[in-house]
Amino acid sequence: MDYFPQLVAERPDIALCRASTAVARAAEQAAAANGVAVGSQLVLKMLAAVGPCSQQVLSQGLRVDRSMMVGIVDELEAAGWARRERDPADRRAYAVTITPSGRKVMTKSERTVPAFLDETFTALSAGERSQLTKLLGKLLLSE
Amino acid sequence: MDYFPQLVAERPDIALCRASTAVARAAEQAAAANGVAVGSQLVLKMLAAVGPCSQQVLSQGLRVDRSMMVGIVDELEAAGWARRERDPADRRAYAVTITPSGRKVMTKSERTVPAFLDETFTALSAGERSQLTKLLGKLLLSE
DNA sequence: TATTGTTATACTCTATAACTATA
DNA sequence: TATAGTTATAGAGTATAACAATA
Repeated sequence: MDYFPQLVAERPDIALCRASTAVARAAEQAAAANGVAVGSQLVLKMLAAVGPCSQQVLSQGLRVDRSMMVGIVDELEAAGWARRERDPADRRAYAVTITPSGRKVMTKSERTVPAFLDETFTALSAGERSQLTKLLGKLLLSE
Repeated sequence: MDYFPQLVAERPDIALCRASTAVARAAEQAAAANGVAVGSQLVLKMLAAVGPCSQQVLSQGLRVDRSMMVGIVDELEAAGWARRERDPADRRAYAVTITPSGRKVMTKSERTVPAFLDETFTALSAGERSQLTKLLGKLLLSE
């Protein structure tokens, strides 16, 4: 049951991976409780924020391979949460568009995020949590 | 190329996952340059620190499933870096034991860890890095 | 020639369950 | 009955390459 202590103390890279798997599992569970997968939720969030865009733009913005974005948009379309419209300016690309029902689901599931974060990061105070967010942001933007 | 910014700012859980995959890839590359996989390196490190122990203890200490520990110890044995000896007190269990050559490889690859961490976490100052380590430690020990 | 969406393939990781030998 | 090690299988995630339609 006990961690080999030097693992966490000496290897922030390993600690990052271990924390990630635990947190990802919790996120998937929390999203599933709203009937949405995490990937779909993020696509809806991005569509609502930036408006209709191509699968290419979605996959780059969310760091998901475009071949996986196909399946996510398939699911969104099947659920009636988004539509593939044609981009008149470039007929190779779709203009993926969020529907009113998609917006509703997105808003509803977004409301559960703070509680999920509170529970998942309960070991950290509010200050520590924003510290963590800031550090991870720095790390990611340097990639 | 650009991140959807709200992803990192509002979802520390997602930021954690993204950072983890990038860092894990870097760790695997760095370890491979020493001819060792990350998993093997950690097992060697734990064996060197705590002495001979069973695969069960190793898998619990390193948070790896015992069915995956089989393959790791197989590789260590094939490379001559560890031996499966019988635990006289419990003949179900092995006493996995590091060999002198295993200790040598471990020491050599441990020496490259600081440089790898410096490079991977180059976006963070020394203070920020230890902050991150501390925060992740808190998070993991609360699991 | 390059790009968008799509499909297929392969490879890794993880989860799970069964089996053996020992306790 | 419970545990240690092992094996097999199935699922998720990722990486890659190829292809058709379009630029």
